[in-house]
Amino acid sequence: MTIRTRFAPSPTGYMHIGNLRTALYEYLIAKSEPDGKFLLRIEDTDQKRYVEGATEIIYSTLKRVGMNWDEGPDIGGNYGPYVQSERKPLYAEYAHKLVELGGAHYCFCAKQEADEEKDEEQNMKFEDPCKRLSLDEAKKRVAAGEPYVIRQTINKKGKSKYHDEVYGDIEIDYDELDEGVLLKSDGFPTYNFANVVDDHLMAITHVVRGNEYISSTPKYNLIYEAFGWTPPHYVHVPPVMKDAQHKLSKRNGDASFQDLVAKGYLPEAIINYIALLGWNPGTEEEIFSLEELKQKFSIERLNRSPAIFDIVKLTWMNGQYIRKLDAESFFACAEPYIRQVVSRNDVNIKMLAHVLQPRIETFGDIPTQIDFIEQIGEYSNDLYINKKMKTDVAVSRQSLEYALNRLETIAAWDNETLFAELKALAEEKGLKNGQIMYPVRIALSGKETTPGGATELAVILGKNETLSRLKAALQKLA
RNA sequence: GGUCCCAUCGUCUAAAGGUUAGGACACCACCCUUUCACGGUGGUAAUAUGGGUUCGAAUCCCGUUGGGAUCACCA
Repeated sequence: MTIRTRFAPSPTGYMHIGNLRTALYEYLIAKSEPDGKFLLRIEDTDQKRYVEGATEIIYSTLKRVGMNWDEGPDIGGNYGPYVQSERKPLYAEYAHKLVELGGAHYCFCAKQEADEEKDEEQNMKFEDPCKRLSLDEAKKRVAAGEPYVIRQTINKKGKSKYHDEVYGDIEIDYDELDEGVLLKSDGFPTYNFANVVDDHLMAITHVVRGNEYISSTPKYNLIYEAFGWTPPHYVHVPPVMKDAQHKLSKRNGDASFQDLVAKGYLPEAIINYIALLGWNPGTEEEIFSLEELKQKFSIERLNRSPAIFDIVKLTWMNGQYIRKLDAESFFACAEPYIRQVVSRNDVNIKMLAHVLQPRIETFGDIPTQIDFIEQIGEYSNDLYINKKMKTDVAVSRQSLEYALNRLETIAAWDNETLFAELKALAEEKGLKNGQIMYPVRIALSGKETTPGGATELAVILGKNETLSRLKAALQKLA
């Protein structure tokens, strides 16, 4: 039997990290097998929560990280349609059938408010009076046009039992299960029902979802049982947390996939990082491409405890990915960020990108690192005093003069030449390298720390700008 | 509250009865070095707790504590 998994988000907004990780695991489980199929199904049965454009975000996110689906709303497949609102008649049909099979009943009760108030003290279970109605009588009322819902009927006693691929054997008393609504009065199914019907009809073999469904899974099994269907393998996964107490959630303003991308994180790094939040390969490697994850992933190595999302480690990992980029790719990614603060075109931005690559962990780090390029800011002459470099104001003034004279004579404006020349200059004058390099770097940047050294900055700024900044510095020191 | 689930460095995790409890991030130190980074080397740091079982427990069992989930015409 070939594996078929599904990612079934509801289009309620942005793609958050926990969701994306679930999709990843679903994708990897399917793709760990050559013929495995990963499908996309949109669960839009709650019209109140529908958000315009949310589906597009789902598509673009999945595409961006390379998790291509084999069947889905946009590309079709043999088990469509893949949008639940388009399957509406199907659910009603199956719901009525389930009533006939004794797995559900018509219910005419007024909507139960989601208030906390009810039965808090007595903790009594809701006992549906409509359950006692005879089927004939109920059908008459339905035929008469009375509003109704179809509610699950649970008469079993004792303990329900099922196996979860991650949590092992789960036992829950049937008395704990409540008879939830399966088909709403608007004719739409609830998740509890649509989910079962669709997973069966779409021949899903592995259901992967958050562990908050662990305790309601027996209810779904009852439905499978009533229809005579075989339940899928269950893979419940622990949540991704913001801290020890709270799940990561868009509501709290926690970073979504697109937020991270906007901040300059690479999709590959995000995927790599979240794969490791609840799973490990059993080796000490931790940098994996999606392709490698497909090879190494196994359900057995999934964790049972929640994992806290650590942006610091993701940031480190993103730095690893940035460093591995070839020069052209890095430049393509970095350029927009460089252009946020550098508009002049006499700046060698290729060289700028070159010095930036080992120095940033996210592309968002770029603007603050290069704020002196466009225009040098105000700075104090105290910057020229550096004990380790053995420079002070007097030494610096002298060195800058030497450097200016030497640089004016140089035509080949590349780092190797410039570095060799200034190094030779230091030797000639009986100075340490740093006594030349340090003041030059300060004169060019006005900053204590810069991406790149003196000669690299000179290359980035170009000969004209370099000479003019040196002259300005000399004047400032006079 | 009932029920279910979870518990190893601050964080992500390894160790499926016998390890000096390993790795990674972060942090600290040193090395490299035209500053800062990158890179390299080393260091600090954990089995929540009490009982069992066993020659031997992070690992198995029970209790405690702590945390989470769930009890909607949301998914």
